[in-house]
Amino acid sequence: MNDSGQSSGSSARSKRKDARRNQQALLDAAAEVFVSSGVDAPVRDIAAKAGVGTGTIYRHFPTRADLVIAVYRHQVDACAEAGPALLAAGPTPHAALVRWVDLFVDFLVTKHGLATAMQGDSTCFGPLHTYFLDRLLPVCTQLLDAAADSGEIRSDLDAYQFMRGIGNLCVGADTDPRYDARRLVALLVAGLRQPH
Amino acid sequence: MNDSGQSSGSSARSKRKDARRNQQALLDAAAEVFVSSGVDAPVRDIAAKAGVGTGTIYRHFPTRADLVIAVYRHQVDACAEAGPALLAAGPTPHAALVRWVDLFVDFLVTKHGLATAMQGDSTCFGPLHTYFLDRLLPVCTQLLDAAADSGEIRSDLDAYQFMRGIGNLCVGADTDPRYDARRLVALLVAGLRQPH
DNA sequence: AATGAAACGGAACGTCGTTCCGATTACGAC
DNA sequence: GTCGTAATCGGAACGACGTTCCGTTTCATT
Repeated sequence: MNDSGQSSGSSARSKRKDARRNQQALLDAAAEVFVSSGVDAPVRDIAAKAGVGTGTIYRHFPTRADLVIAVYRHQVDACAEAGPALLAAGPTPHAALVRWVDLFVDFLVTKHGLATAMQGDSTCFGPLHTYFLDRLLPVCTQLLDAAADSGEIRSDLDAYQFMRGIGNLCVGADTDPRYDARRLVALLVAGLRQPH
Repeated sequence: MNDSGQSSGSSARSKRKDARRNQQALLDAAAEVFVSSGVDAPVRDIAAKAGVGTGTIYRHFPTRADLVIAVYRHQVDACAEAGPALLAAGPTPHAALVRWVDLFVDFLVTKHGLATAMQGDSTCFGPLHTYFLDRLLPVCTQLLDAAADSGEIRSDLDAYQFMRGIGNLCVGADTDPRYDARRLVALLVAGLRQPH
């Protein structure tokens, strides 16, 4: 098993100086553009902001989704690592679950259009979907199992469906002031509580 | 109240015979293509199936979304009309709400990609979103209010957020066998129950 | 300096929704 | 029947998108 998915050597010391410089410029530019124009911003805009040609993007990041992944990798990892920590710290598994979900929802809602991008498993964002799942599913499973074992929630919903549900509920939360994704996710979690 | 939004005179007796014929051919072709290739099917495919040029589509339906609306108008209307009926027939308002939600979810999940199309309020599907809301929001409000008045559910979630939540949960339900939108919607509704 | 490989940039491709416009057709007036 | 005209038609053309291609430039090595 290699360092799974390091898209085109994100950080592996490449031979040439310009290559490394451009890769970093691309990541910085993408981060900026994603904030100002959303994750759906045209590839050309990102290339322009980084001062490179479009071809350069695709040499470093095989597809649009890989660039998105590279930009948000740190935050996804942080979210993944927060799971066990919360479980160890929280008063109950359910409390930890709630807090972790808050973290995840905050992350999705904060990035314009990320939730939207993640579910449309069209040709374009498949890798994104996959990366999120690979990284977060085990954590979510652990939290869900713990809360189920302690009898706080029902145990008949797997983490995959739970996470997809949350992701879906976050769609459009950034563009519509009348829609409060956090609230609906809270409702979904409430529906998960053991009737007892 | 007029027949709000009759996109380009869907059924108003147009002057010319060929125009009427093409409009019907377009509706039939679109219905077929939507079933086989999803709501996202290229406009050109629909035009080809109907045996007309792409220009003809846009004379009858100003935008892609208007065609989608025209195809599903009957079913949306049926869903809207089922609301009061269920409320009158059901044992409790909550039961009526649950059944109506089932109806709505079935409708969304059955049409490939409809849910996905409805929330991406990009330039393209805005009208679709709007039509659904115009037609179904009053009905949903009525059901929600009735169930809240009878003390069965909490009253602090408006119909708009509720419907968006349901719509979002249905996204991708058709393409992913591991994802059961009906279940998650049921969980959401369960979370709505009054703690008492 | 010379050289070969790696990286560059932006033109070009295929797809999409949509617009445009010259050709065609139906229908009322004669 | 025929003719004029306005409505309708079909598909080429446009602009935006993600992605690919390839001639040119730049780097690291000698």
